[in-house]
Amino acid sequence: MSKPEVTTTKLDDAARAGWLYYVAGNTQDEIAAKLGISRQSAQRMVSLAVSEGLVKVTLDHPIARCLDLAARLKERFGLKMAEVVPTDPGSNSTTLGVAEAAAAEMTRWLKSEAPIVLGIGTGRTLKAAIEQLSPIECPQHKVVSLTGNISPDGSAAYYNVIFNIADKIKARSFPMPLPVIASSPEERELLHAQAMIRPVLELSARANVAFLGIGDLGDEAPLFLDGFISRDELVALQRIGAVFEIIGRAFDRNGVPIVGLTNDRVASAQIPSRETATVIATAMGSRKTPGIAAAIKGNLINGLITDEHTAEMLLSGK
Amino acid sequence: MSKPEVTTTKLDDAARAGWLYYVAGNTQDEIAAKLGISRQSAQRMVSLAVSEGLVKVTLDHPIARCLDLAARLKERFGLKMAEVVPTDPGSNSTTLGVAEAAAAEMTRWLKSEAPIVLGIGTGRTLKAAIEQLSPIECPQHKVVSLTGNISPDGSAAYYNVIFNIADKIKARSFPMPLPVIASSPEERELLHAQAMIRPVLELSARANVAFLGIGDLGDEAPLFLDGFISRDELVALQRIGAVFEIIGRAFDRNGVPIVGLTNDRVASAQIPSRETATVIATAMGSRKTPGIAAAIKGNLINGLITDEHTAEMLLSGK
DNA sequence: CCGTTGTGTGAGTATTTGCCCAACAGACAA
DNA sequence: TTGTCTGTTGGGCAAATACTCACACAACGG
Repeated sequence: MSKPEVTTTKLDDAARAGWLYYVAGNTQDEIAAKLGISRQSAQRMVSLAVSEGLVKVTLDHPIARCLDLAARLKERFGLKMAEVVPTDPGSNSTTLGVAEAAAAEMTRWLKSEAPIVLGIGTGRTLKAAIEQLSPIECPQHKVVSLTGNISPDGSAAYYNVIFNIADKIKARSFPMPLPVIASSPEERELLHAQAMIRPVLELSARANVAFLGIGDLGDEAPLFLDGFISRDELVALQRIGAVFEIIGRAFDRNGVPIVGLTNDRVASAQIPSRETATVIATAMGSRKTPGIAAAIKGNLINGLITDEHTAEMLLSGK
Repeated sequence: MSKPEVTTTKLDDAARAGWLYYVAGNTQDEIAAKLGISRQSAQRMVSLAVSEGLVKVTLDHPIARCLDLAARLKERFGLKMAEVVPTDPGSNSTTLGVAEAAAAEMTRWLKSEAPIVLGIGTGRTLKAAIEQLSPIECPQHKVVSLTGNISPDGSAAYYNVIFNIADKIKARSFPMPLPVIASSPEERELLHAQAMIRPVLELSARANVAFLGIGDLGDEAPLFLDGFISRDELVALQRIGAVFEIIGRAFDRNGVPIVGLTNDRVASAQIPSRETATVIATAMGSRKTPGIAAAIKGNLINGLITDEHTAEMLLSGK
């Protein structure tokens, strides 16, 4: 009893310090005096509050340029939704900003009273987005993973985020206890036929909204880095013209699925229908730009969360 | 054309600087370098973004103590909703925290798809709350003022906030072009009978939710300070046992309306029904505590947004 | 034309903050 | 008991930030 109490008290104190700092506008010295601790401790509390994600900063000024780019993306590519966040010129992070924006967009969906089915892909961007997500209770919704969650080595795939999100939002979750890429087409069929998998696949087809990452298939392809495909397989995909993958499935520069190769063994669900669902890709960065462009061209997605620079590249026809 | 563009650009830049600072985590030096301005200018941009309210900080840790107090308030006083924010021990602000919380609660209501009627009172706390409100477009809703918006000197009452909120949320607004307190009971009847006033009064009775301030009737009563009642009138109210007012109407320590005196001339609408509407008071501070307690006792409100210290006072029976 | 006023700028400076480090307390095994 | 490990504390200091001031410049009115 004392153990959990201590932990809650600690985060409580951190929240209180954070509140005094950010909302009440106290300096750390004042907080220290008020809470009867040293300034350093106050500083630690505040920074704990920040690092624990208790403190959320949002900017609600619509930066004209970003809005404009978003509107042009929607117009030009016939997207249902588009969101553009500012680019930090110096940073080479591939999630900075889009993660926050994706979390905000998810929250908007989750706020819905009516039960929705939320499809979720995988990848670093989504992982970062989920981390930004504020816990909200929405037991009415269902979250379904669109990819397997087993790494080639048998461990849980690190960038599979279904558990994280389900935990945050207290919704029923439907993971896919499968490898991302099966060892053979036959094995994939076998796996998909399993009694515990079929309902998940069916649910994924009924998703109202899906958030997906886009992975490039360059020499540093995440799919390769994470060990889902071998270098030989990657090279073979590149040779045949694959430029990006979504939930493990490779596509060419026109957004047309690659025939054969690893695609025959990808155990992921299908991307939900763009007719009935909002399929949102969250991706930014020059490495992913060709992939995003291709995904749009192939009508694989109808929503996009990206940054200014990427948006410009996409619009310039690049 | 160039003029508005300049202004938007300025806030845009401020937002961008704020974004780089708070979201991207740059230092002001880095921002200065990236935007090609001096560090001081970068600092100015960031602080502009803050002071313009572009930057919103929220803490989403449920501070156990506050939750507990809120639950006890609801339980003890049979409230539909209660929210308790931390107290800043050193500050004597009467809005710090509750303004933000009230804005958040308003936002929750406004997010509703179904059209709602939002009644709004007056006062410093509400004014501060509206300033915290993020602009959202909700043309489906209606906002109705529960009090007149004319000062005794004929100017628009400063703490009447109906215009501010209508502007922020782009909803249809229904102000009451009336003095807060008429010069005689007869004049009040006459005013209320006007063709442009009657629909507003009817609308106010149909409010789904109302946000009200609670004004104390001590020697520094806001109603007196703002010139709506004279010192003699205030003293008379105090003599007869009035301890607080809501939208100009005075009540005693049991929440029972004062009979006669200024109450005969108060031109405000009735407080919406506690049966059909959520009537939320936003108030904190020791000066207002007796008034809050009385408002609860008299069943004038069924929702409360206050701070820790006030919540404790209320619960201690004080 | 000149003064006034308001706005924006950079320099300088005081305050505030982030972080490293040494000290220290409690847990636990030897 | 002692040593060690882990986690927490506060001092000190460099970096970062907020604020004040003087000045430049454009707009405005006399």
